[in-house]
Amino acid sequence: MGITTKELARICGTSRTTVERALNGKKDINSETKQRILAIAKKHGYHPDMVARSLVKGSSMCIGVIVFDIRNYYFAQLVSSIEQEAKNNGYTVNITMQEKEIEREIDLINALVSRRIDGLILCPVNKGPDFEQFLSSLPIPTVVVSNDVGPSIHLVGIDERTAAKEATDFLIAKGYKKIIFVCPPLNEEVKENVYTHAERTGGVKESVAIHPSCSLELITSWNYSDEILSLVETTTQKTVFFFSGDVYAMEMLNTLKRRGINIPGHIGIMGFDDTDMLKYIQPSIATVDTAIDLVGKTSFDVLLNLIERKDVPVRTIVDHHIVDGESI
Amino acid sequence: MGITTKELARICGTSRTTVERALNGKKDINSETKQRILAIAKKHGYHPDMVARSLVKGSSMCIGVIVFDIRNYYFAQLVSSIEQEAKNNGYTVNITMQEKEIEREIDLINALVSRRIDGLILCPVNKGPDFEQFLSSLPIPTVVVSNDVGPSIHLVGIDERTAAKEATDFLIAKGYKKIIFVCPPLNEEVKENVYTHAERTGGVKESVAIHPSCSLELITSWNYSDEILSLVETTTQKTVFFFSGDVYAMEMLNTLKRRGINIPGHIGIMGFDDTDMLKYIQPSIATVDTAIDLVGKTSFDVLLNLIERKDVPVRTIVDHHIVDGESI
DNA sequence: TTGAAAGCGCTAACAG
DNA sequence: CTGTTAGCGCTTTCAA
Repeated sequence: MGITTKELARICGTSRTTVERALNGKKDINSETKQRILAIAKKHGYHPDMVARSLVKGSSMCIGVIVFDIRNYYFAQLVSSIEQEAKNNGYTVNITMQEKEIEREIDLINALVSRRIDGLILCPVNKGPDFEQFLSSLPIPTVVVSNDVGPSIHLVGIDERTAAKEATDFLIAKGYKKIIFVCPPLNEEVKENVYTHAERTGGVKESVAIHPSCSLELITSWNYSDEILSLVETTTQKTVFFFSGDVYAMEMLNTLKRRGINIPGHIGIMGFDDTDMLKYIQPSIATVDTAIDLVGKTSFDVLLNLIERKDVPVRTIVDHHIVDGESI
Repeated sequence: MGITTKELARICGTSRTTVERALNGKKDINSETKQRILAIAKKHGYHPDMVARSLVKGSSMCIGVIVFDIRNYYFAQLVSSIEQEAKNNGYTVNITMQEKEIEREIDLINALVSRRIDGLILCPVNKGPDFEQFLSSLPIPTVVVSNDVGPSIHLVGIDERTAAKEATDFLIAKGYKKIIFVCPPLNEEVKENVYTHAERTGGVKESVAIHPSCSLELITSWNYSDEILSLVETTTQKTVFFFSGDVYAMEMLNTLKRRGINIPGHIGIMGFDDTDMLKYIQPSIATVDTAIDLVGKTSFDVLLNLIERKDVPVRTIVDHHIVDGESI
């Protein structure tokens, strides 16, 4: 590493304390010695050793972020906005992907805690009271994004249920009689934390329930393409496939186009999340804007408040928006 | 934080040294005391404090990664594969985005070095001998991806020039007489490190030079859409727009489709990088597979070798592939 | 087989 | 205004 305060003190012919006072802009120092020390420090390219500082301060100015995978465009955007906000506040970001491996998640969290991160932003794949208890017992605060783990853990996200309900209302208002909600993640409901998707499903159901002339079907298979294709062939009714994520919608749109099926015809398509990626797709896909950037920024802000021991409500819900598109 | 070795020693009634011997699987310890210590450590949920360990070992088992922005899908993929490989080798990743801000890049590197990262993977926006000198003078090794900064800095990437040349040959073989290479980043050539794009441009030129019946035009404006549209209207010759990046190709394809221009007709489109995102686009876009995942994985491997003071060639070039598509 | 002591680079009392 | 001292939690000689 570079030069240390000890060395600097030797060169300046002062004590380390004085050097520290100069470097950290403390009071109680002669401005001449201060200038002299700063000049010498600069000349020798002094940089404080953050590791040593962390050790004594107990704070590292670094947060941990754990998400599924940043190849998933949703998380790329999320992490990007978290990192920007963190950087603006002098924090760095240690990012880890758990790839939905339930067993590894806890190890990864422990590893990050060992590294003395000051806080954790997490999109959890685990769930349940044991996991909630585990997170609560950590020596640092945690903020979860989207996937709730319980009332004691701070959450940042949108009102998924209402968003899905409004989106479905919107589709019904457009004249769709048959709603097919496609939500493959729900398939993992037993073992994984799929709170977000369960909420979305709930919202869709709520909407359909108050529209007796409409019917709902749920597809939770990862092999949704085949199911959808056979439905498309047999249906003449005005039907919309509402996907619990933009990528599923994009993939399906692709498949349908290849089969020569025109969108929108009697078949409509809607996505969820409003990832940046959608702008490259034609026809433009209707979706729900889940305010990814704002959620990212806000989750850091909430975490920072927790780190600084300020009071923050345990739920922070930001606004969503229905985004119309050519696909419906 | 959790329990320390000091506490553990007190509880076990031994010295810290003995505790450490048990925990770190050292020789010279009675296997009974070892078992006893391990049991107690487990019971109290002991985790080593990596910060303290870093301070004394001088190594943090953490690397730094600096890229433009992971919203850029190329970097999302790259960082994802770096992180996976790092994790597999017991390293964590501190990721920072410099958003092409030339002035901040050096500060961000210094900040990471202060945090005692063991090595750095960088997609640099700076260039030139001063920057090369700066990187060389760091106390840790650096690997740059794609954008070369000079012969003393390790580089991992593909042979951009040859790849571009082969791609152009490929286009010419398909019957295109007029090649328009669209490379907006080149616009920043004076201030930014655009090595990758300059090489690609060079490769295209080389190819056209040996095909006298073909002509080349270069577009380096960020406002390439308008230029292309007017070219499309006036051209009757078989023309291909070859983009120095998939996103530009995707964007243009979108614009052309909206204008009702059929691709491929007398107009063809080709991209560069083969990002995962392309699979959602129709017609499928021809591109150059720049082996993003392999480059990511390899750049970590090279860095790890450097960290471990092993010999590594200063250039590591992995294979590229031309990817055919419906867009040409 | 075990323990005592020093030190990584920095900060934070407390004296002078 | 400046210096001395102790300590963060861990590793690493060197003795016992």
